[in-house]
Amino acid sequence: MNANYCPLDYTMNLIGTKWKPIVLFHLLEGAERSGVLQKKVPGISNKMFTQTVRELERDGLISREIYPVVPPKVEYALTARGKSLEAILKSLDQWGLEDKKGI
Amino acid sequence: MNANYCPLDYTMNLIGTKWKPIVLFHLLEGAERSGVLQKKVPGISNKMFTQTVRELERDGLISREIYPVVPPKVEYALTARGKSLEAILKSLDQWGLEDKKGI
DNA sequence: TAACTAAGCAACTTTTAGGTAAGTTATTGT
DNA sequence: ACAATAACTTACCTAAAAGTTGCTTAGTTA
Repeated sequence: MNANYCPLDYTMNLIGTKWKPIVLFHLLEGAERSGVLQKKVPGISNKMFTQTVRELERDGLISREIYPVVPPKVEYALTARGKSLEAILKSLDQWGLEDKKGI
Repeated sequence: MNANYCPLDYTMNLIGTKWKPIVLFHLLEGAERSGVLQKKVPGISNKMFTQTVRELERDGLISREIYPVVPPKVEYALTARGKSLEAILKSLDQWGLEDKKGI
């Protein structure tokens, strides 16, 4: 009962996982090839990376472009919807930076 | 390996759960008695509410004041550190509001 | 004296998130 | 012929998050 009763909850359901914000954050600088993006997220397993980008794509936050070459080449990029999270992602990052100082 | 390799990750470790942002959000308006606060978070179980406020208190984001009366009375409020999340919490809420429109 | 109250603890179960290891694909370089 | 490559997928497993139920406390009111 009562899922998404408030917008904040809705937002968290979209990006509130361990890896999603980090993946989105690293795409702020521009499109990335799959393997390169994954290496920017240290500690993520192959499975979780795939699962994370699948869901982000399904929710329209990132796009996925496949180049029909061998070996495969896939690029991910933020959609307009994904880019609209830029300020929030940077705020979260900035807040962490500031907060650490105060410990 | 590699926990908290970036500030965003650090932030998510502090507030990146299903309930924490919502509880913090509802405290933006001021201190609340435990039961009242809990009712503002529909769907949360008693256990998760207690666990959530315990962790937020442990991390210094909220304070807990106990009044030695019967039946018990407990009030929660944001600390300065918790208040510093105000802009982010409102941004997340606002983003959800805007994003829903576009669906 | 028994019910009621607000807060929250404890034991237990279920659900979800996340990790590991192996296999698949089609071409290119050796 | 065969290893190497990038980007997966699948099956299986563990760990963490969340839910459920029942209990405790001690004064107040019926």
